[in-house]
Amino acid sequence: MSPEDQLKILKENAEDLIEEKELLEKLKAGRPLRVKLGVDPSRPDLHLGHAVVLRKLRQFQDLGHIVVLIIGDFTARIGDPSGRSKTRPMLSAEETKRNAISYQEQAFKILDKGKTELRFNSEWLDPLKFEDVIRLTSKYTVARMLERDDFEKRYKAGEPISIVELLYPIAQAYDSVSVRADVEMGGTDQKFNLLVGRKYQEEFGQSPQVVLTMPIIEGTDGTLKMSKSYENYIGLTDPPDEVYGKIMSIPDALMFKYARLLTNLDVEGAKKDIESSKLHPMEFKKSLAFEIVNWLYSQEDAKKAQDKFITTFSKKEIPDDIPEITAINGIKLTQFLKDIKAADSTSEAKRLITQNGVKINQDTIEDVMMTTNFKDGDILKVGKRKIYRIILGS
RNA sequence: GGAGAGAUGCCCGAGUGGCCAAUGGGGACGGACUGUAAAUCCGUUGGCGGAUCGCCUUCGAUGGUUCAAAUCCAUCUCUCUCCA
Repeated sequence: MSPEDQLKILKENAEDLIEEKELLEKLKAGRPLRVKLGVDPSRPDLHLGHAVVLRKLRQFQDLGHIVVLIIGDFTARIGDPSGRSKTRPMLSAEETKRNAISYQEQAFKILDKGKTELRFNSEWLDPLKFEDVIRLTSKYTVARMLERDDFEKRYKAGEPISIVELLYPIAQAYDSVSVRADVEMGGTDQKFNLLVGRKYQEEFGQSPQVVLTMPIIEGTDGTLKMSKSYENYIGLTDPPDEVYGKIMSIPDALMFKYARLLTNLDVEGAKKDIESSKLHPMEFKKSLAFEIVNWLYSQEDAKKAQDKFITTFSKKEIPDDIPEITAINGIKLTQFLKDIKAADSTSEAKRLITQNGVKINQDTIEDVMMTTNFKDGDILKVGKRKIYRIILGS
């Protein structure tokens, strides 16, 4: 494909492309580009937010380029000492390794394994001597570091910034130097770090990497960015039903963004049809949910998830495919709900009952003190989403 | 090195001796309604107990004062600001 056509595909949906001209130049050289993505193995659970970037990387691969996936094992080992931040716990070598493997497995749901070069940054960061580190830091100033958005904000707000944090962008930049990255990708929140990489590559006599960032998507709550720590994420390994349901629970306003960044659906067409009432917003969201499950799993799984969703929530019926659970009669229902993890505590079970959230075969339970008295095959419903079929045990 | 501010429930943030299991917001959960686990509205949100009552644990940590402490005192840990 011609460099111009490639460029067109690659810049689609991108937030920043610095510099477009440079990317075109690199494409024109005709060799496979080395496209870098650095990942933090302390958080091995990938979600749709990561998928946005991974999809773009996949496009690079499909155009014949190489993805260099860097596992930040060195960085993870150091951790983040800035007290409150739980985002970067210190990890042992084994944990890091385990996480790295899990990370790869998830990433290869999207990436082409054959065109991925996997590296660990301890490879080049471990051998550095303190002298080398100081040399590296001497090429950057505090003022320039503080240009980074979140540093600036935290500094002004009087929140702590650990010196280690100032070093991370430099470490990441040195990664770029070490793997001779042509392009580095990330979310827009990574823009600053990626730019530091350019500066360092120049210092080391390399041509600066092209920085390509993708939009950050908001999580299921609709406002905060998708992140594990906000519990608003849709994980790549979430089961199909869950993925489908979570997509259905995103605010309508967000569904076009998801569709644009995560599927090949015709977003503009759908928008028009919804405005002219030819297409129901819910129908579009359903096809979005379907597409995403289809992509992460299979068409069959997507179909199943969709059917289950419709019976459970649209028709409010009991789907066929529900988990079975063994029950014993004669114990307190609250205790039972806790045992089967339908509630975290007895108090919560009690609350659910009080709030009319527990049903057995369509009958709402009102007695908090009730003792279990199931019949084989009874349907137990707890809240909106938890449905079980009772199997009587002895 | 000096001066000052602060640490509260999942998160943010009130509370400066009893009425505090602790206002409010966010999140989460439940219900109603619906077009969906959208939106909106209402409610719940430490744990345990045969329970509209009682018990236990919680306000950075450890001791202390008091009939009574998140609130007062001491020591400690951590964070921030200003000055040097």
